[in-house]
Amino acid sequence: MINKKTSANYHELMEIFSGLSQVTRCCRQDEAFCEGVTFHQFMILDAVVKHKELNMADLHKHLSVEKSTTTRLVSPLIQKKLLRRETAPHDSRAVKLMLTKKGENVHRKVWSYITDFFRKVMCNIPEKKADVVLESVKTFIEAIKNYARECSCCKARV
Amino acid sequence: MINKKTSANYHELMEIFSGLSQVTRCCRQDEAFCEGVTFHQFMILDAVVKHKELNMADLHKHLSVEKSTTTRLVSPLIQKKLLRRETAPHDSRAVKLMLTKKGENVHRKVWSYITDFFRKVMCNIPEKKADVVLESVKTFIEAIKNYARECSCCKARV
DNA sequence: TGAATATAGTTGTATAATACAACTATGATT
DNA sequence: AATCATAGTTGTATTATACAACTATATTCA
Repeated sequence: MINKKTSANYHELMEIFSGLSQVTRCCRQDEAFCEGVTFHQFMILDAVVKHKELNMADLHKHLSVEKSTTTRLVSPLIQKKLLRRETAPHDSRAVKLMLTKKGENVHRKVWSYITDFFRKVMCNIPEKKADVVLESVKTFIEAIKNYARECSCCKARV
Repeated sequence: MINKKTSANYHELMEIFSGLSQVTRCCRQDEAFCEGVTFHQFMILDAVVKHKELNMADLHKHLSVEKSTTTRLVSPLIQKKLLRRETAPHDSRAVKLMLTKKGENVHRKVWSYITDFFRKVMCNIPEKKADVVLESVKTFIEAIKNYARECSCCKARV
């Protein structure tokens, strides 16, 4: 049933989605964050750090992109020698991704750059509200992901 | 000062930013939402609806993109005859954008499609929490925009 | 066991979004 | 009037991206 309140919410949601579109452009894929690494590329490095034995299939789930895109997102990181590839132990079709020494260093530096970015963002949120805000944003993201899974509009990529 | 809590927050924030990157891909620019219009294109139609006399400069602020990109995002909408251009009344360099009749119809249809999408997303959030969640997400977006303005990393585009 | 099927990943190809620089045309300032 | 600023477009290049077709390995089942 549509009442005034829901209808206002829809306009609010439109603003929110526009806002998200604006701010995610801010951590744009192609804008190098630090050490020549973009936010999206850092996501890959970080996923490898956090999951040790990561193969491409895990990664394209994590990034919500097509498998071919995963290959192409990984390849510049291989070329820069931040990541290296090995055949996965129990499946010789699969590829295991690992950080090189250089990759570890870069990951560390970019992470400290990013935490600084996070810190500065959080400065703009009253400390008392911070917890609630982060929880809420997570809830919101989950709600969208749930919907995406149901409707399969994103081909189960999320 | 870095304590355990802040550090945990940083990992939480990393998850959040990854999540945002995933879900915004879900309303991908190039995935037609409805009536052959993408979410991003709808944002343009909607901005024109909401602001009546919109020129390109307003629009590239609204979309947080470079002015040349604005031109190119608008042009398919002109071609599809959803928007039309007129010279702005008090400045003949500027262009005033307006919806055509067809544009109004398409806007209406896509809006109803989008509100349906919003409704389904909100189904995944407990009704009691909904207000807090939306407020919080807005706070979060504003925090990022504030930071972006300060640091000018986004060239004042946000 | 061997054929059929499924899965992991890569490459070919095409498209969309995007930025930056250079440009045109108009407006504002001094 | 000359200079500077602003609105918008176009040239050019890059990146992200998907889909389809492919190779190579695994799994299943008859």
